[in-house]
Amino acid sequence: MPTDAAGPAVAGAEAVDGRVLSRRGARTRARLLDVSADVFAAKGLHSTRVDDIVAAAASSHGTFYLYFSSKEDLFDQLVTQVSTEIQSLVDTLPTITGATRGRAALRTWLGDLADLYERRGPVIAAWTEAELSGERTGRHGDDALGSLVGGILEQVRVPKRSGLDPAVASLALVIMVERVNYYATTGRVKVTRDELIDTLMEIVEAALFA
Amino acid sequence: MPTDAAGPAVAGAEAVDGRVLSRRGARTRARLLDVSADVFAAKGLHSTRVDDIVAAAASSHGTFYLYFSSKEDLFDQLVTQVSTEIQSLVDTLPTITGATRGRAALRTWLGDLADLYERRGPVIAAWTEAELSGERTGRHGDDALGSLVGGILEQVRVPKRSGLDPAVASLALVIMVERVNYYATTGRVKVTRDELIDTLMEIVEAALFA
Amino acid sequence: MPTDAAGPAVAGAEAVDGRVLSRRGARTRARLLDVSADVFAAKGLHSTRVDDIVAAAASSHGTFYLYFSSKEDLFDQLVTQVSTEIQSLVDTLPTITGATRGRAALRTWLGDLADLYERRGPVIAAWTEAELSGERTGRHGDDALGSLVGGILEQVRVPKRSGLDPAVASLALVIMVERVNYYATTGRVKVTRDELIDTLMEIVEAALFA
Amino acid sequence: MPTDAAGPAVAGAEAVDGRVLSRRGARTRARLLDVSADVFAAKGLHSTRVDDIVAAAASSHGTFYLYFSSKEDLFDQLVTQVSTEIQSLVDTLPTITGATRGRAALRTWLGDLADLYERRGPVIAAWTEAELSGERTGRHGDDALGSLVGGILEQVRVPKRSGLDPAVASLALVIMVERVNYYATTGRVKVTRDELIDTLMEIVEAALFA
DNA sequence: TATGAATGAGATTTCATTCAT
DNA sequence: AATGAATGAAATCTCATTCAT
Repeated sequence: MPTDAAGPAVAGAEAVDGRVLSRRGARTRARLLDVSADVFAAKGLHSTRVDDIVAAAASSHGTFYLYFSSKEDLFDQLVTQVSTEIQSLVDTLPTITGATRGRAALRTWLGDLADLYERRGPVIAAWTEAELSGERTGRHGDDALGSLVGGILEQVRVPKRSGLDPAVASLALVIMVERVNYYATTGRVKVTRDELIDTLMEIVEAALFA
Repeated sequence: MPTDAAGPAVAGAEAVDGRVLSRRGARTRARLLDVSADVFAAKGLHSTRVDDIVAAAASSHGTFYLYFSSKEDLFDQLVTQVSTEIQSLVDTLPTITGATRGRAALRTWLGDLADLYERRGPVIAAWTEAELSGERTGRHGDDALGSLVGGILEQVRVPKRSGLDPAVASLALVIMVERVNYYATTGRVKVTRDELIDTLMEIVEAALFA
Repeated sequence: MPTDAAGPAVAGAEAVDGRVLSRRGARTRARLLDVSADVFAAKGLHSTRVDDIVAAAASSHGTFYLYFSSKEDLFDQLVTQVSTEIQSLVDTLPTITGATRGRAALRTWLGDLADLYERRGPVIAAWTEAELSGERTGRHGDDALGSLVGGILEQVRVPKRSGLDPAVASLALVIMVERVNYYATTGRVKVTRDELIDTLMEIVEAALFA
Repeated sequence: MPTDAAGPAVAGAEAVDGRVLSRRGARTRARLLDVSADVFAAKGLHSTRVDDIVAAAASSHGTFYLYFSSKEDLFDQLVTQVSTEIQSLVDTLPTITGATRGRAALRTWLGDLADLYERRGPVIAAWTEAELSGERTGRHGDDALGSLVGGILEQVRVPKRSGLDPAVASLALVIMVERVNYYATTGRVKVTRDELIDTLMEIVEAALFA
């Protein structure tokens, strides 16, 4: 007569051994994921110890390894979440062909991107750090930028202009948008959301359709 | 009282204890600094062990700590070199006021920047990694970008235009130039030097003087 | 939120991070402290390696640093124990004013001191070694002797006598008692406990009340 | 035609390889010995690095090992000097048999001992530290105390008295004299030379001939 | 004779991961 | 499901001694 104190199973959340998690387990796992983003933000990816994460989550080492096979595994799962969000965003990018066409849509889209960075900036920062360290995050062939650039290149038709390589220009603009958002997130650029978006819009438009 | 059997002193190269180095010592120290840049480039800042550096320099642990008090100390000295070079570059930035004024000078300057990144890209990458890790490199109040942006803001007068915040625009363009060079260096953007510079010129000009 | 699976907490025993220890942890920590006294006795303070201690305690490096932040920290805690015991002993020193007054009490006290040295001689030896090395044990303003002399000076009224400085005489006698016990402990003087105490009594009495 | 810049040989001072030293070599060797005593006094035996010694002597590592086969070798030679002086002193100890017999001679002798400690206290301290560390100084079967006690036991006839073991009493008094001088040397006892000697005389006499 | 750069064995310390409870 | 004590491989750093000049 086993007692089932742990409650009913919860879909979509697995333990390391593949077991489906009870409500309590799923909550613990989610807590570890959530606080780890904050800890990474505060201390950086490499300076973060498993100890820091479990302390912040009021959990324990043993529990940590119940849900994640390694520190890298947890990080991978964090990145997977963000990667998915980035992909969704890319999928909504409007087709931009000419000067005024799609202008409003682009502006909205830049706003969505800013929102994403506001929510996920720290994870993206940690992700970038991992790339710079030369660490392959288990499942992600792409880096944070690559996810954006890849999709965008297909949507934006930069007009041929003397001296302007469309591929490079696209990349340059994406990098700019990405990094400015990133720096805005980390507080290194003091600017309101609207100023940010307006200025980026101006530059992108000028560059594309000068 | 000591005779100078070990060869003449070399200016500007010190051991950890402040002793001025002989030619041989200065050469060893320089070799450690040089190869460490390569090793950092190959393995990333955090994954690089003192072991890796001394092996690459065909030296030993003991020797390493003769010239650098820690791995971080060596990195600081590496960054100091690059930081100085960046500052020199910023000091040569032409004043840019109008459409065609200074156009040629700006182009030359972008070329110099590209050259700097070609030589020092890996160190800058490691520097960026250190910043992302939240590690303060001992002596550098600024980050890699800050060094550039700080000086540039004073030289470039972005014209007021509706919707374009001059400070943000400057930062955005610098970030773009910096990161595109960085990605070009690390081989993630396939582009010739001239295409790179041309495209950046186009964007910068369009943005500034649309 | 955490359940208490690891056993009940034990008062007065802390890990390096301030966590209160479970019974098992407290036992491990105590074992490390206990065996370290033996190892210090056998090899001397400076020749003792953390390796030696954890091997003797059948533990591991990792565990050691769970309870002590460094070898010096462990030694400090060892000294703290003994320092406390010495202080307790000093507090029980009878007031000695005249020839026969307090004679029995003094004898008992000398016996207690001998007992202390029998138990703690090795730690006191290591402590002395640390003092000679010029190392300040973190928390102890006093040296081993100072702990004794300080308290004793207040209890013993050495009569003024021509040529006999009371302060120096007290110190001299304490040093004698302390060191003779110390040498007896380390086996460099072959003498029974009673012979030791009798002889010390004779000398102290003769000196004080000749 | 070899130049003989080093000057004529000096008797009694050898290099490690047995070569007889020139005047210059002998001077260097003596300088190293002299300053090492000061350095040991300042930093303690174990905290003293070869680096500290050669820096204080304005010499070099290479030179050090020209004259001493190891750090321990230098220390041994230092101790040998002091050991010889102690032995000389013991040899002059007057025979003490009764109350007034030899009183003046004993007083003089205590003064000589005080002088010895004034000069050699730091070396004796380092020697004691070595003993506590369990290190055998190469050539010295005895410790600093043993050198004194051994000779003294033969010269002093402590009268049999109930409760006073002659051997223990001798040792106790020697320890006392030795340690009080030692503490006076290291500045832990503030007392003039004469007060020191007077007080020790009083105690020794009272104890021996009460 | 003197120098000081170079060495490497060995010490301390960290921390991701495992395991007994 | 949760705990936290225990582990040990791997990293950093020290310093007595050797060696080329």
